[in-house]
Amino acid sequence: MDFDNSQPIYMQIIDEYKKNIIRSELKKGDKIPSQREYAQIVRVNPNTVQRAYREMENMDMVETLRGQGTFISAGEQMREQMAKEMAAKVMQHFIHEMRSLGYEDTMIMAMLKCELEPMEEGEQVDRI
Amino acid sequence: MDFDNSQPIYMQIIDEYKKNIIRSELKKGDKIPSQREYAQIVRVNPNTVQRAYREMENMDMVETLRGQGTFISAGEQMREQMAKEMAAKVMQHFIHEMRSLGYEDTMIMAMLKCELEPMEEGEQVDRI
Amino acid sequence: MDFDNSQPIYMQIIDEYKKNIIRSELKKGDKIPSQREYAQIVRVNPNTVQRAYREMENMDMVETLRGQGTFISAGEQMREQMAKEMAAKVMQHFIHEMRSLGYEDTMIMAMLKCELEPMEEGEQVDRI
Amino acid sequence: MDFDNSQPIYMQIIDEYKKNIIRSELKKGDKIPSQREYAQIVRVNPNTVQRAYREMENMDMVETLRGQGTFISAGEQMREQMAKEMAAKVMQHFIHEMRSLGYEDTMIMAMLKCELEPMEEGEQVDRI
DNA sequence: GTGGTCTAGACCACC
DNA sequence: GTGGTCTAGACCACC
Repeated sequence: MDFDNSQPIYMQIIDEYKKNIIRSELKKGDKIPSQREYAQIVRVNPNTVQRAYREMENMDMVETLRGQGTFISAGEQMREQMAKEMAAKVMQHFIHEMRSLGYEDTMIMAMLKCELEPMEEGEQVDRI
Repeated sequence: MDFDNSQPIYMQIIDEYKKNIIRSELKKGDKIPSQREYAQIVRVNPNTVQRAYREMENMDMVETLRGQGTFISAGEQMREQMAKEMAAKVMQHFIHEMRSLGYEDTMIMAMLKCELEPMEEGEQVDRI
Repeated sequence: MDFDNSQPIYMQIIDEYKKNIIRSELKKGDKIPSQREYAQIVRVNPNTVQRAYREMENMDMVETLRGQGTFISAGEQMREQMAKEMAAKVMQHFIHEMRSLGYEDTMIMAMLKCELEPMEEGEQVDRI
Repeated sequence: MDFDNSQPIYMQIIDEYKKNIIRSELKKGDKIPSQREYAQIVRVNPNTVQRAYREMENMDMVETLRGQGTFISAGEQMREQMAKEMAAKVMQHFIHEMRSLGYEDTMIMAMLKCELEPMEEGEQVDRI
């Protein structure tokens, strides 16, 4: 994993786990790497990982058992909620960037539509 | 400026200039910092800046006049083209992220619409 | 302030603030010492104070404004809730200690009554 | 053992022995560690242990036989008296804490009663 | 000045 | 081995 400077590393770690849960690559009960392991893998200080894990515990994403490890505790309901939150975040960022490029909302909609539905029956687009 | 690890720094420098031109913060004829100045400001290796400036010159974004400095050479037409390119890039990135969160295209459209047009037909908000 | 080994220092800091709020010595809007000041006063590492302050912020006991300081945000409702929680904690600790001294519940009640209502009209206690 | 700063360490050592006697974990005639041993175990200055042992001897809690060691000398009667003293101490501390949380005596009684007798007259819980 | 993040490294408790 | 706490000290962003 690489981290950027857009937000704190511990938040990026959390977001990474959120994505994994959303994609169902991690499910309730799965064990995640120990703080030390994870710290070595992503080349980050163990304290930073600990903060990420602690905050995940606070929001009931994971459960930690002392001496045993840390486990995903988020179920299907939480998975859906996280998906909505992440989507909202991604979408707002997208809108912000498009607007800062000078596009108005109607134009943004049109461009996305064009990108997602390149050809519908009877339509002819991009013909000069 | 902060750089991330998603693409080479010289490309990020170019994108930064593109955004400035797109937002009309930089216009044809404006002088931009010398390579040395720029390298000092953003704390980057001068060679990296040189590569960015060279590529910008190759695509006629800027023009270097010996002994005078580097100037924006992109006009209105190029500005629009760059805007389209950047928008396409942003949009593809957005689509990719939404899909990786498990959303299908129709859902993405719906959510964006919902975000951009909070109210439909007959709505009267914030009048007065 | 002195800390004991019964629980982590950061929790003892939080409890101290809780007590101050419960006793209305600190009210909504009051500024509390900066993390560095508090760390110097109680002779503790600033990071430990920061953790306490951060957790207080997470439970909406305080509000922190970057560059300005940290302020009590707990209102009357929260004050009452905290009082109940602290009381429950104190009481359970008391019961545990009394039981470990070999006293049964009825005896504990009787002793407390004796201590709190040393003499009611017409009563004669401790007269052999 | 951990010591706190609420009172001198030698008193805390004495209280620890008192609790052990009260709980009948130590009985008349039992040998207790030598001062040196005890000092090593709890990592305390031998002088501090000496003071504790001396005071315990003064109040006839223990008896030291030269060349043989130190032995509990408190019998059943003393055990009961110590229990009363410790209980009084614990209770006063409890009352003080509850009052400092703003609770009046009648309220303290009521809350304790509620905690100790969760159900009253006619209740039938957990039968079967 | 304020709070926020991060590293490095120690020591502890539980398993 | 696991997670939890704490110190020391650096550097950053906002005011």
